[in-house]
Amino acid sequence: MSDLFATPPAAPAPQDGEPDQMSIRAQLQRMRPTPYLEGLNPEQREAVENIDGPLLVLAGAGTGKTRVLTTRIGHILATRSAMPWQILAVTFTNKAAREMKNRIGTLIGGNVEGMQWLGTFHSIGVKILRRHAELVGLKSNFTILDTDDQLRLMKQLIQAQGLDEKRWPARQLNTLIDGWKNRGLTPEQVPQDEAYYFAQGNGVRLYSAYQERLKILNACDFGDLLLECLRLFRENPDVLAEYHNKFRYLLVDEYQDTNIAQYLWLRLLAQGSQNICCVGDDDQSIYGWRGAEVDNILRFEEDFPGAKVIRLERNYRSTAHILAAASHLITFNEGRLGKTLHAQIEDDEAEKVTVTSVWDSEEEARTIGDQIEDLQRSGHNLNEIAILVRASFQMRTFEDRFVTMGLNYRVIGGPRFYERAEIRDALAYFRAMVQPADDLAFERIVNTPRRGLGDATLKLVHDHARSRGIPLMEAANELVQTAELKPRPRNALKNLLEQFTHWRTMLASLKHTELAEMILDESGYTEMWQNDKSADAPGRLENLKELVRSMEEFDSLPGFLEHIALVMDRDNAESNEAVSIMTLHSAKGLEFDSVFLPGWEEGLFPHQRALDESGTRGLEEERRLAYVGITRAKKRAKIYVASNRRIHGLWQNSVPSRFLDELPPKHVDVEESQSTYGGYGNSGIGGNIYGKSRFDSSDPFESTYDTPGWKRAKGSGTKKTGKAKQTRYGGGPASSSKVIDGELVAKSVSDTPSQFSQGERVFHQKFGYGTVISIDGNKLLIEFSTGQKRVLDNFVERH
DNA sequence: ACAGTGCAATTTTTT
DNA sequence: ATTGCACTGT
Repeated sequence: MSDLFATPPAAPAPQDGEPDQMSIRAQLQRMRPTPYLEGLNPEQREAVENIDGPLLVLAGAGTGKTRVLTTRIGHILATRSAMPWQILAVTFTNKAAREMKNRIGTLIGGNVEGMQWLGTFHSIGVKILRRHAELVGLKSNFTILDTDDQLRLMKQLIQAQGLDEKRWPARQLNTLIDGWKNRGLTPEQVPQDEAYYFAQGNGVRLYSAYQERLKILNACDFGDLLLECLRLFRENPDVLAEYHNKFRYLLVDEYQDTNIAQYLWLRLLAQGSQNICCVGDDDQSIYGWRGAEVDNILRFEEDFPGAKVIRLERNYRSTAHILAAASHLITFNEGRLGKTLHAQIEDDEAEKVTVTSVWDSEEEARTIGDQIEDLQRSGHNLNEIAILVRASFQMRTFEDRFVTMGLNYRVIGGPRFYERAEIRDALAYFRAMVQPADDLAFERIVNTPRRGLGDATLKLVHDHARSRGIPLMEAANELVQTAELKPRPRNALKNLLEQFTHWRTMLASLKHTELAEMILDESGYTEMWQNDKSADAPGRLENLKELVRSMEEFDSLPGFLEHIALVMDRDNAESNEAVSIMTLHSAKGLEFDSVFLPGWEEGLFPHQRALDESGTRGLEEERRLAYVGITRAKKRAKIYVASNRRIHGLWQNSVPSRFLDELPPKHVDVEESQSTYGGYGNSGIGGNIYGKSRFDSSDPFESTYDTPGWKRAKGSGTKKTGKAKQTRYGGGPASSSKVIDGELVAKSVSDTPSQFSQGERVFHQKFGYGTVISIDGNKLLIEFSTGQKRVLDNFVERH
């Protein structure tokens, strides 16, 4: 390994095609010996300088993870251990990639264009795949499908198999196949027993059928971008060797989020230099539900023999109270490598973490709104304030309240620009024009706007295409020459095809943005929305304009299409001051002075579904989510519990989250809600029928552990009792009297897929009593008096 | 071909 | 309560 230093890759004489080599060398020359290492703490410095061999950097929240990563790259460059294009640096999101690029730019003073292999897993996957497409049965101009396209394709396949789409939804098949792909499994590799998961043993059959269709369409889905790379490397050792040779250093961000396919991909590539550095935090792994394997990070030392592990535990972000709360909470997780954050910020005035009990979600929004106004009055910037929710339906209450208050807010996340229907329609037009063989694009827009080309006509085109083995557009072209179609649809179709031909002739002569506008206008698509009277039509037209505007940055239509296939996000640099509202998931990686954490109730947080579907594993992931939430706060973390919440239109009274009991009382203040109105006299919903609530006792943290349901839920209650403050939980009778112990908690922690058994008597809100006939995961087939129904198990209860 | 009706589900999200 | 969907009837 050390001979890398003995014989540095000898910056050769400048060659054509190696971008900006001279300028980078010149920049490096100008650098002082190691100014970039100053200001790093010893662990960070070790992580930066230790560039040979496998290294895992366990970087807790706020410990300077990105700084280490970028400085390390800077160091590799400065020591001439590798040239920019010999470094492979992967991230998960485009945002992270962009940020890293910027920071490296600042570090080395400018040009980072030489770093061609800094990007997301997927973008690097595409890059590799396009070079060797023919080796895996694709052409190098293959299209990349998104979820929408995938679903439509799968729906077709399910129909083709004569299966009932209601019973076997495409969505579910997609999840299944996606799961297999995440685990790096091709259809042949899917384990026997799993092959039967979908529609009585059709799972794998559909998977291979799907893959065959993709090949015919010359298309890949996101999973394939990695999976096909794996196949490429395995079947072509020479190709793999080429990349071994190329990549001297590998760096991976957010390693705890990698799935198995990504792990295999990395491992194959790392076999070359062995210089792989993964940075991550097992305590922040919150994407298990979409295939991330915490195990990857937990097993690092076995996977990469001789690996070093460096822990970054000095936190530069939060106050000691906040860190203590988060650290204590996370110790309740068992599957973790273990790390303790130490506060570097000293602040004797620091506020403790607060827990506030409120009556319902509206009081919650009111209280938080008022507190934000207070902060604002005392000079805090709204951009430094965030509300982090578990589920997006919680956002609405806050939006409603903030609109009434006139408080500026912004919702982060939500539907992405490029996923909106109007944008996808427009893109489908462009795709169908650029790639006449793109059947999915053609299908999408053939009758949008309405042209009178319905199912009947489409079926004829399909059949013709199928029998001739040609793309839909071509088949349509042939069909309109014949008399097989009725005059009306025939003309409509002929018109459309002629328009496409017309547009294609303009491709060379017209500027791509003008052509785009022309297509949208001439096709009648713009008109369709102009005539639409619904409230969001103007917004959609605005989006279409925005789309054309964003095309300006690219020099051709195909170039633009390639870009957006991978980069589904858009920079919205909103400059005005506003409170951010987002989910806990989308808050990862961000930080705010003040963080509000509403909805800490059993069933919502931890979410019932996480518990039901993944048991203890699910609970631990929820706990990590709580950890992520708290550690976003620099100065203030404020938690809220509502006694009542409306779920699916029904009012339910709720049990405070078990996570509250896992916070260290020493660092927490329990507060009364500021706005106490709203509680009194409202006993109709869940009056104090159970007598004294456990929150009437003196110490909430202690008392909750005495609840039988609590003990059952947790398995063991091993927390010490003697405690400090005599703080009251819910203060007024309004909030304290509504809590009913038990059931929800007790039943939440089950490791079994379904807690029901065959032949059992159950009750359903709507269908009444019934008997369980069969069980498929969490889906039950039940015989009711009105007939058999398929129901999710959380919709019925034992009887 | 399309509009209106009834039924079922409803965590988290990137590429 | 709301919403998105599949099916039915014109």
